[in-house]
Amino acid sequence: MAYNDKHIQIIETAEQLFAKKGYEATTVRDIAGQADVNIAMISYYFGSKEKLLEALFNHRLGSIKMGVESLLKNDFLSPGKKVDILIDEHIERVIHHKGFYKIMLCEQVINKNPVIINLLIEIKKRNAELINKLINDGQKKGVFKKNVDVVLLMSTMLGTVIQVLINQPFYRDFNNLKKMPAKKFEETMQKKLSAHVKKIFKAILTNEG
Amino acid sequence: MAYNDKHIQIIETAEQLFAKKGYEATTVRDIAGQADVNIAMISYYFGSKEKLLEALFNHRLGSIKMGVESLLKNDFLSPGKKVDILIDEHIERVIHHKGFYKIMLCEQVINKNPVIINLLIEIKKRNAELINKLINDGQKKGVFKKNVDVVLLMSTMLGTVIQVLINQPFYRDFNNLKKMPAKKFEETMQKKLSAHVKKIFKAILTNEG
Amino acid sequence: MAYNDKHIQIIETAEQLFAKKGYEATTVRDIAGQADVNIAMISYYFGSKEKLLEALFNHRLGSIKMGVESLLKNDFLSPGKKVDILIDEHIERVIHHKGFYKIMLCEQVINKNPVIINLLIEIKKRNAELINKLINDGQKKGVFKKNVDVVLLMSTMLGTVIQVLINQPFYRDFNNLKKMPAKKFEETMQKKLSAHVKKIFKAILTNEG
Amino acid sequence: MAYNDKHIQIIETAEQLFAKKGYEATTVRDIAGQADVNIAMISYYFGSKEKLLEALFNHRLGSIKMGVESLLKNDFLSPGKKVDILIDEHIERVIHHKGFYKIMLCEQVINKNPVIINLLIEIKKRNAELINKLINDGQKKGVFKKNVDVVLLMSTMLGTVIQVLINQPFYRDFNNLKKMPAKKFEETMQKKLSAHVKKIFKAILTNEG
DNA sequence: CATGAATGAGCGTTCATTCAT
DNA sequence: CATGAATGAACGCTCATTCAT
Repeated sequence: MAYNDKHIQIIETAEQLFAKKGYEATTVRDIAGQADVNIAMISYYFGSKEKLLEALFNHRLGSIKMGVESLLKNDFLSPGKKVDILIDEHIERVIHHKGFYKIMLCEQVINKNPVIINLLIEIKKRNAELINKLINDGQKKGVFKKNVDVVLLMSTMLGTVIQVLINQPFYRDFNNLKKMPAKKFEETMQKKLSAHVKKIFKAILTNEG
Repeated sequence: MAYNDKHIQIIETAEQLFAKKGYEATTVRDIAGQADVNIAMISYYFGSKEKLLEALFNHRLGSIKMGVESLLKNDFLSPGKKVDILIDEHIERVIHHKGFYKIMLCEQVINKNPVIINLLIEIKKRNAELINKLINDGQKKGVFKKNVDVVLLMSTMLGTVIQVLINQPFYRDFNNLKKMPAKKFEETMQKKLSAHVKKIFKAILTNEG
Repeated sequence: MAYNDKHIQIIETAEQLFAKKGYEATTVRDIAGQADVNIAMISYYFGSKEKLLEALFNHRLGSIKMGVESLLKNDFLSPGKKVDILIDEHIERVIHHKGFYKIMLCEQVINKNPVIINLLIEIKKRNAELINKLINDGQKKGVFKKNVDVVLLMSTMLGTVIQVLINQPFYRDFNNLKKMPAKKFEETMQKKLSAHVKKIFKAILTNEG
Repeated sequence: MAYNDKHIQIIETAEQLFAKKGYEATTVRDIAGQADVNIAMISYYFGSKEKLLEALFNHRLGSIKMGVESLLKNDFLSPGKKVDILIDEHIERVIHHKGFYKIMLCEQVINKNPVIINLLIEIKKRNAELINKLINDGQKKGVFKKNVDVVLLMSTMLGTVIQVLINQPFYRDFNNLKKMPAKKFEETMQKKLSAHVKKIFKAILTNEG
């Protein structure tokens, strides 16, 4: 299904509101009001509020998954480098699509809509398989250790990144960085997070310190 | 505030339902029905549905935080051992209070109720300070490295554990463990997770492989 | 199920409006407004608008069917007399419950709600059986002819009476009775209708002129 | 107003749906969908949903009334024969236009649209006058009795026939005719009904048994 | 003459909460 | 301290209709 400009406008307004107030607490009137469209448009375009949520998932997951496959096929990068890129791209995506990742987190927890559940399972499976290949490649080349639990490793990456996102205000407060400009803080945060996750992956995957 | 048996009954029924369907999608009729009390009781006992959520947080956070302080004061355990215990206790808690941790995760994301936000910030601060002390202690004893980012480390622990909890069905599917009995699977999972997080902490905190 | 005063109030207001505007064109707001109750009461008391319609049928059909059985058992009346009473009682009922008979007519035509369909089928069957017995009794006593089609006979009674009800304004107009007071007209009408239907039944059932 | 093929197509689709679900419960989307025309066409062609209903009445009533006048003028048929033909033609029409007669019945009951009300009153008046003439003719010729109430007589014919139509499934059930093929049943039904109504008219109009 | 896109109004229903008892 | 009855507000959604093209 292709979405036109107005579809996108509604989807992205919904994304903002779902992320801020949660799916259930967001009313179609909220969305219509903020997107500056008629209330009836949501049902007219998407069929229902729930289908709008599904459309949001289709929209974002569709644009998110691109690019992962190409990394794997690249023959000039070492497995270790590829893992680093994988991590950085993930962090980039989460920061760029904060709102969507928050919604996705909650929807995974609440687990209600079967369409979305299946979408997420599929994505997870695909990601796990790709990372598995990448690790297998590294193992064959002798740079990665044997016996790596891919799902645990993924959980650490996903979990750490989203947790940092959620805890950002707290992080700032705890480390006395309230005065740092928002932009600067975000950049610092991103660098630190990137280094942190890479370090963990190195520890799990290689024999280096 | 002290809760009597009926309070607790309502709170814990609410916990189950909030975890399964989300706070907003759970109705006071659901809760009253399942807890086998009159609908009016929820407003009567707690003031409102939202106050019930706050009561749930008070109830669980109160019982959860106990025991962390005592660990820190213990003079017979090495900092490394203390970290291991900290990790295992956290995993234990999350597994034992799955439902509540799911609710807490979503509430952190949605960020609406100021009472709960403050409660959570306070908990995080306390936890971060305790772990900070623990790490400082290890640093003074020369067993932990300098320059450890406590919040990042905490985020990894919290994030990994909750992510594994959420991904449990997927983990089972991906690793072809569908036939393993639920109990056996949970135990295996817990051991692997524990070892995984400990390994990460060792890598971040010490110079060992 | 027992209905209290407020139930009855709502049911009878609904009856008026359904008869005047039709079921679909009547809104719960109409009913609530005219019955002077809160809108939510309709769902609260009856579950839904449709269940309210079912409640109306239960209410009226329950009160209507009484008395027919007793007529049959009466040993002092001749079959011919019983038929006359049956006719008069039916006319009386239709006039007294004009609104309900109109609703019933339309619901039979539209045929949607299975609960109501079954209710009506049951009533028809019971009525047809009772009249059948009455006719059989007359046949045994030699006062009624053989080979009477009960359903056709019933259809003539029901059809004629309801048609007259519907055509009342036209009847008045056609017979230049516009000036006659409403009450007088109704009485005249009823008498003529009664004589008319009785004459038809006599013609079908007996050998008299 | 003249209707083209598409007009007719829409009108007759609407007729089917109005008969099945009722006017209010039928949506213009239903009609447009089933008639395979654009939704906007209904308003565009007819002005509104209500005007479409009016168009349906114009369409059917126009085609139905033809032929009644000619019968009256016929000099070769006896008044009795004419009445028989009148009855048969009415039964034929109702069976052939089941759907429309159902709609007409409900619209008479609900009484909302003044255009339709007037249309129906006019038809009734014309029919009553024609039948009146026919009866007067028979009275002059001495074959019909004096003091016949035309409206009551008409009500019996119209009421009986429509009631039989409505009760057809019940009739079949009650007389254990479930196994009879639909076509055969309809024919039998029609013959019986015709004989039944003719008998009634004979009883009312003449002195014969 | 025809239509896809769009809309204001209002639909039946559900919600958390209140209140008299 | 406890509760059945009741309610105002708001929910998601559908309706017949309109209008630019």
